[in-house]
Amino acid sequence: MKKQSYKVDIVTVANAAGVSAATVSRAMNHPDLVNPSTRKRIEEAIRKTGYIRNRAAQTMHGRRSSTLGLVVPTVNYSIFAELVQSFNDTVAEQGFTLLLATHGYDLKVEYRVLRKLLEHRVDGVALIGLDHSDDTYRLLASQDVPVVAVWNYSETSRISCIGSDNREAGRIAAEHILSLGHSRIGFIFPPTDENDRARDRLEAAMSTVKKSGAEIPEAWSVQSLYSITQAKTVSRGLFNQCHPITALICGNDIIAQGAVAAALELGIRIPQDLSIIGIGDFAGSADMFPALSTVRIPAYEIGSQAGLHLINCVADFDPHHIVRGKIEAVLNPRATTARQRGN
Amino acid sequence: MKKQSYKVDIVTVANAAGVSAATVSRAMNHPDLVNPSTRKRIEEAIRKTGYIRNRAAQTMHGRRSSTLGLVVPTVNYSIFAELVQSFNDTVAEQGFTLLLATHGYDLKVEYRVLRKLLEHRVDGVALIGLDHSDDTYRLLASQDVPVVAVWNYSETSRISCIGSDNREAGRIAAEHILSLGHSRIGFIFPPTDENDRARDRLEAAMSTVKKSGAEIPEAWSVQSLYSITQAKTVSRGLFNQCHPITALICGNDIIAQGAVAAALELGIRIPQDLSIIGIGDFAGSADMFPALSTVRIPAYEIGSQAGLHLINCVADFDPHHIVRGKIEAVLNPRATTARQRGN
DNA sequence: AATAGTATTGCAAATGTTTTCATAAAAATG
DNA sequence: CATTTTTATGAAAACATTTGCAATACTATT
Repeated sequence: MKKQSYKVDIVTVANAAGVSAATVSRAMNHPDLVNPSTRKRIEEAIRKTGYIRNRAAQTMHGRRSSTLGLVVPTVNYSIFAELVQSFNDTVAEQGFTLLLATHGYDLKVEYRVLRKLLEHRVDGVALIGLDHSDDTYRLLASQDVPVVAVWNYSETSRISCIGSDNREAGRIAAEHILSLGHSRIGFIFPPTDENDRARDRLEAAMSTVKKSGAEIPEAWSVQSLYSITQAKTVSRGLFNQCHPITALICGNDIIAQGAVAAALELGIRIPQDLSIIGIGDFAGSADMFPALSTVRIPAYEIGSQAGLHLINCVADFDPHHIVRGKIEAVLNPRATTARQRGN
Repeated sequence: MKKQSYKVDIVTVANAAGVSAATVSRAMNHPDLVNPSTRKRIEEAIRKTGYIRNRAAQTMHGRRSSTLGLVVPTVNYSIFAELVQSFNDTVAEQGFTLLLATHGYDLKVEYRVLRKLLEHRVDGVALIGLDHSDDTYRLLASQDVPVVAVWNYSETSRISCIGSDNREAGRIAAEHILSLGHSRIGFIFPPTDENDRARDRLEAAMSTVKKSGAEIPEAWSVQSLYSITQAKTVSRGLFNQCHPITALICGNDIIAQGAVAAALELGIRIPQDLSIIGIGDFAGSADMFPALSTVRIPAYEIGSQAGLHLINCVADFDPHHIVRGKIEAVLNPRATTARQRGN
């Protein structure tokens, strides 16, 4: 009674409803243009035949694809989880479907996956940060597709951006640590060569510390990928030095969580013996024990605004409209930082 | 020299290369069928014109869309992070792009987003678990699209499935706790009405405990969504009862992490005063402090196999081929569980 | 009752590919 | 060298939809 084994397309529906294909199409896309009674009949026919509209055909005709692309470095851990979720929630509500791609922090790969998304004729695309290959920038410029860089804010960006000023985030973290009286400060950050967020944070944090007069020996600044396991390994090395640090600034919360775990395993008390601060405020950071002090980057807000921006561009047929939204990073001092003792 | 402002399609390329559109198409899809020298010329023309193939047209013609759909309850936290990542990695390598949708644990929404994915003519689709609405099952049955249920294993599933037996997972968790001598055992699980994974785990865990002769008062079994914050709140209530439990089995690692944090905040020592075990072994569980005891559900393996299954179905034109892959859940005893003291 | 305006529908062209079939050129075979 | 086979290419149909235009039917106005 309901299965129509072979392909059921818009004309199958049209026949079932006793109208032309054009009318069926209109009933779906411009319901106000078709007589309510025929519309009823068509809806009935759609149900009966089990018709599912073909977005590909629609896209091909020149209409929207109703998809948006999102390119992130990774979905491991919860680093971008909140962002992906909020971006998706926002655009799904407006009828868009998400095409997700990851590049593992490799900008060559980013270019390739971006191309893929464009092949699928996404109506817009969001990337993380403002560090992209020349090829990527060229491709975007040639394409008439709305773009938004998410996560980082820069008032001079070549493309739209919605995010926090990561320089500020780094500075805020450093100032918090300095305000607690620390001067022996370590740094664990990911590689900064293709990652503007990390680079901005690290530079700002270091220059803030240096401005205070504190020194930063080579050995106190080490690299770790965004991986708890690696962060722990690296942390152990840092903690076992003969001239111990009293505070540690981490490139993001995942690294900070690893550092906290490594410290506790070694019997180092947090925050009495060592203060640790992260950047990001990922889901879970507030609720771990001890609760992680961090600089909050409001991911939910960012993802949502980025989605809205793209949707607006699509609605206004204005793909090159540039907006730069700054979402303030704010200090969230919690239980992993404390005033420097004794000193 | 390189920008071609108006639409550049396959015939633009063809003209630029001095061949027909058909040849350009062949050069991309069956390179071996076209003379190497013309192929060179075509590739050159593609570069020059900045051509980007139109997958929509391709899809419409009846060829693959080269997309796969993935429907998950949520991407918050790291619950499905590893799964999404591995699924994506696996299928991306074969040239597929991911269409991601979430439903927030609401099976009505799941049906709607699944429909959306089908409108986009995904070549295959993966869902989480085997609990789906009748509408969803009907839709899938009528559709000639390969499907795979991920995460849960059942030898009697109506659709393909790749995952662990969640009943076993629950049993393993309970047996571990029992083997350590506990008999006052609490449970924190999410709502089980539309979530077979949680239901299977809880039923098996409880029945295993009961079989051992231990009692489970109403008050020792409480509900919490998959949210660290809520898990903490619920945990506090559980810990403050007059007849305290000595062990706690949690529906997944996120809940367990919340429980651990709540306990530590209250000064309850883990594992001396209280053993806690999760299920899942999410990224980070092994590296937190204390390291979380848990039953590992090998997410990476599952995501990867699910992706491969769909790809095989597509390649073999065999959308209804059913496979049922069981990935063993294994106990990972770590630092949050210990032998019951004193008793 | 005639006319003008509006609401509703259908026809057909257009969208950008892929693929079948046919053809022409080149290579292999005797 | 004549014939067969192979290789390389093009012409055109097909895919499922949307939409401009035209036609028809209905409503309102005088």
